[in-house]
Amino acid sequence: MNKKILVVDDEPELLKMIEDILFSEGFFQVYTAPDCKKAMELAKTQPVALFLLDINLPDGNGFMLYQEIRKFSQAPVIFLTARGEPEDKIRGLGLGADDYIVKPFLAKELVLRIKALLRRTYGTVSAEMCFSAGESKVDLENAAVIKDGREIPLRAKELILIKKLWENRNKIVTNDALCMAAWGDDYYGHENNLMVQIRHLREKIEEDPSRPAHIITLKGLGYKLVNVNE
Amino acid sequence: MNKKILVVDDEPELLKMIEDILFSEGFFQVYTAPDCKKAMELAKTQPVALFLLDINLPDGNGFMLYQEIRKFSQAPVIFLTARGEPEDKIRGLGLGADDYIVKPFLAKELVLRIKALLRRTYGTVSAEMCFSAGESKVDLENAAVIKDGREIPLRAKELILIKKLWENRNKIVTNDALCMAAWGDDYYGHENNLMVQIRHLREKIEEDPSRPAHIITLKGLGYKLVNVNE
DNA sequence: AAAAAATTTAAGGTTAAATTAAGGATCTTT
DNA sequence: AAAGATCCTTAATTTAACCTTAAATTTTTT
Repeated sequence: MNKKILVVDDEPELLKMIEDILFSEGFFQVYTAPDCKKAMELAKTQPVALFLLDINLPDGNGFMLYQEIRKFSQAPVIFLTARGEPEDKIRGLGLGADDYIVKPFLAKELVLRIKALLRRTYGTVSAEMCFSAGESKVDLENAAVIKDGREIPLRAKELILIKKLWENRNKIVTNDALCMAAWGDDYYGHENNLMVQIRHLREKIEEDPSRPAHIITLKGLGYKLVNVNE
Repeated sequence: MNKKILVVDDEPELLKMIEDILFSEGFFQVYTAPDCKKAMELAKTQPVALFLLDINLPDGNGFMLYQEIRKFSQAPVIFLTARGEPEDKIRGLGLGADDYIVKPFLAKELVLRIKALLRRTYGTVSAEMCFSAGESKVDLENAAVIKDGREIPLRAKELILIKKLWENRNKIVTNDALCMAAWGDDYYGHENNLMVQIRHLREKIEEDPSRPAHIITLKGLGYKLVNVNE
């Protein structure tokens, strides 16, 4: 799972309920907001994968909020609405929203719709192919790092290594394990090669490649990818 | 447009109505079937981009049909249902269906839902059969590039390849994926052929074909279409 | 302070991709 | 059915990106 979901609704009980439902389904990163203002703050600072927006909000409406969000995010949006009239539905969908759910709804319906949308949008509900490392964003699917707004391509070996590190983030990965991932089980070349590749990765990802904050060395043990977030 | 849609419903008037709605929206390839048997025949012989399935059919039900379809197609499915009970909706969505529409529905709602799903699934709907790449404009529908006011025709293979790249713009497309798109799953010709075709495309699209700004190479990974806009 | 481990840089080798041109297909026209 | 044009594929060569190696340097550990 591991996809951040932002829920905006002014009913605290409903908010809590949705949070519980999603948590029990493995969506551990659920953010909630009671109004547009709070929602925008969160949306701008967090990489949200999906939005659940109530249409009636104390300081505006979901449609307005939707248009604000679209200015910086392409993530799918589901509207929550107490009204069930076709006109409303279309108004939401016409804007480009991806779905809507009429209150009251069944827990299962909510979960299934969210999963369906995440699957459609990101190809999968689980495996995360993007992460941020401080200022940089790493896109494993597209073999690219975005740093200072610039897109720097990753090369084949670099991609294999950073993938391995990401899969084992916050854990030590031995030099052997990294070499095996990149060069196969029967690699006995100079281990120094690995260090050169690590250097290249650091140059692309780290602020200061010589003082790495993400790909850290554990002398005699291996490397570890830290301070990274989905 | 150019996306084939298969509609399965046993009410001939509804079938006709949907066909008309979609045709007027530019979906020129709409197939209709009154029952499961006919639907399967069509589904197996035609490359369908989206399915609209009624739940009640004379020789079975939409859910059954859905499971049959899923055996060979990943295209999105929208259920049409006269019943509005949550259980039914979930049953449909639980299977993996992407949406459902409760009859009676508004023409506009149908169209918007179809477009939303096509956009999600294929990254693009109809209108995006044209795009610009710097100075050049590529018209996929008419298989032509407009460069310096001149219209340069695209050839068959070139068209397939640029389409594939456009559908996956800003993403890596492996050489394998490109070869498969152009020459089928069982192509064992010289892979160099692909590069020749890429060269031709670059000559037609790029300012300086030897320093491509749009069709870029990711050595060992594939090609990527970048800096393009609808 | 010496030894060990990791870093760093740049040059050389390797391999994937680019390039060019010619020979086959295929489609059109007569 | 033959000629001509267009398009596609193959092949041989060149280019350039990438990977590896090595040697000098720095950092960490003993």
